[in-house]
Amino acid sequence: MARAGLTAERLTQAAADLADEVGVENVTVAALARQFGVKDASLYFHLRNAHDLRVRIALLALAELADRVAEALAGRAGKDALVAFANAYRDYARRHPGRYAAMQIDLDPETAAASAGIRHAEMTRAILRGYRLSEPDQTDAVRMMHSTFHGFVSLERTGGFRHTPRPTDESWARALDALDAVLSNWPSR
Amino acid sequence: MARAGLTAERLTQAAADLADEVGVENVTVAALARQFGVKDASLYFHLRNAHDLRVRIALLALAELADRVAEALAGRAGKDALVAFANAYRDYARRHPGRYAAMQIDLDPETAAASAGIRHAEMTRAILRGYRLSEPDQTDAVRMMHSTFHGFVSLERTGGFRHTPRPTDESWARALDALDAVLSNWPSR
DNA sequence: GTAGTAGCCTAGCTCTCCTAGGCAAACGAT
DNA sequence: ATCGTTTGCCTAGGAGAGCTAGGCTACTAC
Repeated sequence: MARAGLTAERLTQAAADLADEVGVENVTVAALARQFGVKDASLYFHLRNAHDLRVRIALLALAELADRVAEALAGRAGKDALVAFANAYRDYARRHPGRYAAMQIDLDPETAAASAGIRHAEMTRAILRGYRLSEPDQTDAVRMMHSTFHGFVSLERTGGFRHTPRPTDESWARALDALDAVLSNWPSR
Repeated sequence: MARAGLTAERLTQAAADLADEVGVENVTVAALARQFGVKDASLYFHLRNAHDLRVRIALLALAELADRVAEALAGRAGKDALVAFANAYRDYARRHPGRYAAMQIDLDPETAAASAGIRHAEMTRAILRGYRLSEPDQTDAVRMMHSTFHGFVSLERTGGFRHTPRPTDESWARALDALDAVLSNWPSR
């Protein structure tokens, strides 16, 4: 019998692709094993359990997204950087709905600390250099930006905007204009 | 044998409470049946399937949230209304994490159209009357507001803000200030 | 009081998750 | 080359979830 050559990395990659196709909630150990022509029990040699598999997808997605954003951000500043960041973020979420959804699962603190989530925070702060905000305004602004991006993408995906005909691309562009405006003139106390 | 007196409504209510305690993903037909001292098969007389149960929780939550928001909004206008809406929204999400999570599941279009989601959209538009925005700016502003609220609450819940010590209440207040500022001076083209 | 329906039951299937223990392929050392 | 040793996948099987089919019993209407 030839071996399938499984590794945690290959499994995670395949699981992430599967998530994009059928949704994270349908990423099961059994389905993944089937894709490799292997019995489900065999995967437990490489994975702790089903939850572990989903966490791995989340970490993969966080790292991938951080890469895309870093690339988009290179050499840009100010509103240009803001828009590039935002579009890279939204693009990734739309191209990889399953990966994006996986990113939303609760990571326990130490896993989260070791994840690429930290890079996101750093890059978001980098954007704000163009807007000259000091603490604690900077943190507040980072949180608002992230909220807007995540909220918009998430509502768009679950169909929260469907009841109005207005193209979401337009609303997205205006939201970025609005963010730029408010960051340029942050209402500090 | 005495009957348990099950109805779809009672089941949904109990399921929603269960969701708040253990998370939507752990709301199972079997667990719900156990709470009523009944066999799981019995619930299929009142529910189509497990997904149907979750949809019912989502619809219940949407209606409840719309009620809270409507109450909070009564007699207020302008920034006052904005803050009241936002706080009612965030409060509900924090008090009822399971219900809130259930609200995020994809509803098929006709179910969504019949849901209280519509009331949310109407109330959000009502707030904007204080800011004198006309279409399509109004739709864009509604979408941005909703994105900010949902994004913030959702990130707060999944621990997305944990890596910075700044109290989230402060950031929330500043985000509302920022929203008020940008709505007061919406950057239309 | 009896017919009919509504409400809950048991039995049983499929699927997923996961553990324990077995066997064979790959590999390093002699 | 061959002989352990490790590594990788296997079979077997149990627990629990989802769901269906069909049976029995408590109410309800007449």
